[in-house]
Amino acid sequence: MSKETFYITTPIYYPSNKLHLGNSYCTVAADTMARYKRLRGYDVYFLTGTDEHGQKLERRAAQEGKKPLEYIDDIVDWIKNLWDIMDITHDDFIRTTEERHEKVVQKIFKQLYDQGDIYLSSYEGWYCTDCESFWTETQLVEGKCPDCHRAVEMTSEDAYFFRLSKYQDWLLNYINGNPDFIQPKSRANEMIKNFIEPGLEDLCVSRTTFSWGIPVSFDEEHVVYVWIDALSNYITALGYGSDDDSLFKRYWPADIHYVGKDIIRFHTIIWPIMLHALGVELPKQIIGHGWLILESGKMSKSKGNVVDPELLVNKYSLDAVRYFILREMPFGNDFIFSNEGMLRRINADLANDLGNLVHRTVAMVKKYCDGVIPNSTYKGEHEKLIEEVYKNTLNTYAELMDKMYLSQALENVFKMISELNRYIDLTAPWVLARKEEKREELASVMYYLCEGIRISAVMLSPFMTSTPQKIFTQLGIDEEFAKWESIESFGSKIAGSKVVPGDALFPRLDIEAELEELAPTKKARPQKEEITIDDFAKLDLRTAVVTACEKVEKSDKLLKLQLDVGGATRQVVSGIAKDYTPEEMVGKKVVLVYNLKPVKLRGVLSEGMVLCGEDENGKLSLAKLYDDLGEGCEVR
RNA sequence: CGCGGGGUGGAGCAGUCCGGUAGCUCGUUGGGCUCAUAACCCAAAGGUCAGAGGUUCAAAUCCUCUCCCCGCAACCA
Repeated sequence: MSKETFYITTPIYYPSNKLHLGNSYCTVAADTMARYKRLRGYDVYFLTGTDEHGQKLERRAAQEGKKPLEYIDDIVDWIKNLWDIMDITHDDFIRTTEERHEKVVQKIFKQLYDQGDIYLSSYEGWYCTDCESFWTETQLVEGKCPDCHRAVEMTSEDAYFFRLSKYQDWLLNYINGNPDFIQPKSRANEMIKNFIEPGLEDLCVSRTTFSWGIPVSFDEEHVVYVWIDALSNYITALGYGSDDDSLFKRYWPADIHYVGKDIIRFHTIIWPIMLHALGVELPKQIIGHGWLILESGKMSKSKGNVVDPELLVNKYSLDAVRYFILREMPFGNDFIFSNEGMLRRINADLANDLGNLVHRTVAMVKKYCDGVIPNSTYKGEHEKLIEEVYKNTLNTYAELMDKMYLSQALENVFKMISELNRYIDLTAPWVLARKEEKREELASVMYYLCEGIRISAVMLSPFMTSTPQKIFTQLGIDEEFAKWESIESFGSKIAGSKVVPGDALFPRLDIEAELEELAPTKKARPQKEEITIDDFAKLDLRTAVVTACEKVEKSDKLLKLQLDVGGATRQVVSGIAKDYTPEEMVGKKVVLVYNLKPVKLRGVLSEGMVLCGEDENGKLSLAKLYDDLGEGCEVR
């Protein structure tokens, strides 16, 4: 009897940096879904991995004086370790540098070429020989190179193109005919409106300018460029196009590709077209999630505001961290992370509601029933209510989980936990315990509590990896009662189990104290490469005064400054509009890099650079001399 | 007019597609209880739903305009 299969994937991460909590969210969410489907009896396959090609990695490795793979191996090890820490239950981890992947990508590329979906053409553009770079028509400034302001020529570089345009109507039809294909729905509209309806351009799928990639098998000058390489991982990992494609036959098409909203475009346009061209079935659903961002903006290495998942796990436990991010991330939208929000959530939901409920229940069973979960022989209105709550929760939970509305599913489970707390107050077991004639009622209350807790724990088991087990241990019940079948109806045979009081599941946190500990410590920035006095002497720094200033049109950050440099004048464009208004700039004394090569910024000539300090939040402050020396003085 | 997301009690959000008493969590205040992790339960205060017009018997919800915030893109010399 073959079980129904469920195949879910995360994006393959680009190992140019270590991952942060935002990346972890995506993988944890997919893991939760995989665990849920396993709980429901599906034959699950869960894939994650890394995307290891491209110029950026080639360069980054070179910077560190390493071979690309050497550099990448270290980071990949780190990532795998992180997934271990997060208890990720992936079935496979694919790396695009593995032979099983590369060989098949070459094969796919060749097939698409042979059938005419990929063709050799040239990448046309305006080429600046000095800068060795291509520019599009719109990037040019007055018809000249925006970088060095020299003449450009129309040149072309050979490249292979994927005929997206050919499939555009088909894709539009498909998306319209399969409303659940792209989730959330607003994304589908966005894709159609922004990309498909205006017309798809053929996609450049090879490069000759760098070599860290999969060579095009029939034209070794070229390497396969990003999308055909990366997207294919979802099928190469299953052995598509290899000698053993049993996994592919078993699990494809994927049930869910879980991806960030930034790459939903590639997964809903390029990927379906690729598969269609190859004659392969399409994945059932692409779900785009939002970002986990900070008050100070999007998480990024350069801002130094990344949240380290490992640190949080060590401090507050894995289950707390998993719970928090899964509970807070709304479906398809961004979520603003804050330490305080996290600590409050952990305290309120996990320590106070769930942890304390388990604790007080076990304590009462111990105290009133000799530590043995009693049988229930009494059913009053409160017990009926609990059964009602159970029924609603279970149904809603399953419904929400099937749609991968994880946050809402959790919310629901905690509503039930809250009801159980309320149930204790309504029935007041400590009062019942004083009256012999209330023995039966008391027994039922204990039973209903334990059963309710057990059911909650099972529903939480996809989200949390150790807490449900701890709960079962405290209730003294075994694996049998952790199965989905065991919660399909209320009233399992847990009576007779001996409870085992244990430690608090989630100790209450002192928010003030924790916040202090988490407060960002200023880390010394690494020193740049050492320079000599001769290197420094190349700089020609001079004092200047701003004589006129205006905003550069259509730009958020740029101001155009006219400077008096003592006998000379200069026009400088500076990215300080966020911190300085044109009015207040006039008359300001500044320090100018006088011998910087002129460039055009947003079409405006800039002949130098004004020195500024910048703090970790990006706030700028102009450099000035303590005492006024007048204009045109040397600064060193 | 580059693309997109958003502005709802102190904070974070739901509700907007399919108009009809403004809801949830946290926080605050008061009360209850003692089985429990100063936890749990009950109650209260607190919002002209960014603003202005319009449609309607009725608008947070539909239409028009304006303002503000945040991403991306542009781009920080």
